[in-house]
Amino acid sequence: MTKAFPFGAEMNFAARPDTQVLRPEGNGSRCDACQLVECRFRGYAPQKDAIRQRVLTRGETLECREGVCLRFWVIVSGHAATCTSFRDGRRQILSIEGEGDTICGSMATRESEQRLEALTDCQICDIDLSRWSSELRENPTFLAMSARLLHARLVKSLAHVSTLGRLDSNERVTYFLAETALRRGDTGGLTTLPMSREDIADYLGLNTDSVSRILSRIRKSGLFRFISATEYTVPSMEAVARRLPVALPDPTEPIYSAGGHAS
Amino acid sequence: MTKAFPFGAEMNFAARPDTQVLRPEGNGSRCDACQLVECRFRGYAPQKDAIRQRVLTRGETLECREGVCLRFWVIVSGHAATCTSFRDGRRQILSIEGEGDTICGSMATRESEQRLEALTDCQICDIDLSRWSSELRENPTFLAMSARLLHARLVKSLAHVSTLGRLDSNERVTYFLAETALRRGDTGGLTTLPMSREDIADYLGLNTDSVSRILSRIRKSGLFRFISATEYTVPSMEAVARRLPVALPDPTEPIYSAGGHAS
DNA sequence: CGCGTAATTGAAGATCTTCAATAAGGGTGG
DNA sequence: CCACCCTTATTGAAGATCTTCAATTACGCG
Repeated sequence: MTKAFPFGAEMNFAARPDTQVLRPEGNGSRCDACQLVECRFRGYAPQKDAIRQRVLTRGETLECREGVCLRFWVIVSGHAATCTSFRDGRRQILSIEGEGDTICGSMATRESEQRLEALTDCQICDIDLSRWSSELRENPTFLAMSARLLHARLVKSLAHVSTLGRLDSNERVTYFLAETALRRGDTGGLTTLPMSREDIADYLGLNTDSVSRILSRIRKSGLFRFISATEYTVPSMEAVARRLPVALPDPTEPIYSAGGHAS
Repeated sequence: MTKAFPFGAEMNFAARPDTQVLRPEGNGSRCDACQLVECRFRGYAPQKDAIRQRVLTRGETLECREGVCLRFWVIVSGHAATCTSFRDGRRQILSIEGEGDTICGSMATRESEQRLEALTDCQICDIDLSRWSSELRENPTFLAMSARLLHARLVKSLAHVSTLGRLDSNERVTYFLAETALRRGDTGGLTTLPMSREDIADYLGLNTDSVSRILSRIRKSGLFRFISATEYTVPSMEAVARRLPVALPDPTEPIYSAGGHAS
């Protein structure tokens, strides 16, 4: 299982020493800019003005422009989504980003622009390293980190393809609720959805009414227990797993990932 | 548009100097192992036995094992697909790979294994660099190439998510035919599908009968002109574009990509 | 020519969406 | 604290889309 990994870290699915994690009680030193512990980008920006704090309120967006590859956004708090829109207004959420997740500015898809959209109010650390491109492209540690980011993001995206291609609507919502609970449910067992029904629909390739209808059905089945429209608990994750044809994600993965380790 | 790119190449959407391309008439030297010109991996394998030629016949597979990150497969000829299967047998094709495309061994999704499956008979160059991991993880050129591969693959995967999430079956098939024609249609205008109806269905998240039915409808509409079940021409790419809510891919991109440039 | 696989097609059924109406919250001002 | 308004969520019914099942038909290969 633990084999040599080209990007500077050993493959290890339990320990994630190089992962950026928000640790309010942690004893490591904090990033001056964003207060995240073990920030990936600390040290790569010699000048302070390369890092800016931004606050997005729900619905606000940041455009991902093509060609800007040394621009990174780190979610400090709140939740956001990367998404595209078609000419006729259809929207697809490509990934959901939470605390500690890193988005690279240039991931535009096809000719349609891609953007980062705040699902809740959120605080974002905006890091522009383009001034140091000549140094960074020779820096194995930075390159390895970039590759790890891309790799984690790719793994997520491929899982999303499977979900959209081969799970029916009921399975998609069930998987989504389980995934969210595993990745960001607190230890008390309560999970809070950081997004509206419309957002869930746009993430899962469904429409708002269908999501609502399926959630009602799931609620009645008892598979998930809802305290409110956005808060729920999972009585038995085993029961959930039995209803799905795919394995549930590893709970040691970071929140909604894409910020995680190598594989 | 052309800005600094961290992974060792400038952003440039027209020229792709570092892309591995099969050039039968090319005057560059060929890779000893696979006969591809400008092979990405030439020079990284000091010992010859690290590179093996493999021949897969249609339907044969190579398993992508987790934890093996320095194992690469390059398609020398033919077409293959990366895919996953669920417990109950449902299959999803994640990407289609053609001449020159590079697959990294460790891209397994969730707990379900991912594999490379030959869509047609194909010849594959199997490169195992794990013995040189300590050198390679310090090598900026190699790391930058890895990042470019991952990035190109990620862009493809995100486009696939949009397709599966927000295009209806008719649009998916239309987009697929246009994409295939743009990426691998010869100059004479004839395009040959390298895969069965079932493969198309598993790529587009549909079923075989639906694909067949939609193709018949498209055939009658005249949007594509079929010579046989697998060969067709595109009378007007503009007419195709008008039927789709998304832009068609750039024809300068490499075949089914994932082998391409940075963004 | 004959056989086996792949592709096509129609009809029935399941699933998902659309449309419209209603209910539930959340925030604001009085 | 309550009334009001606006947004979001829910739900039923009808319609569109996609799948399933079964029956042909076409094609490739000895």
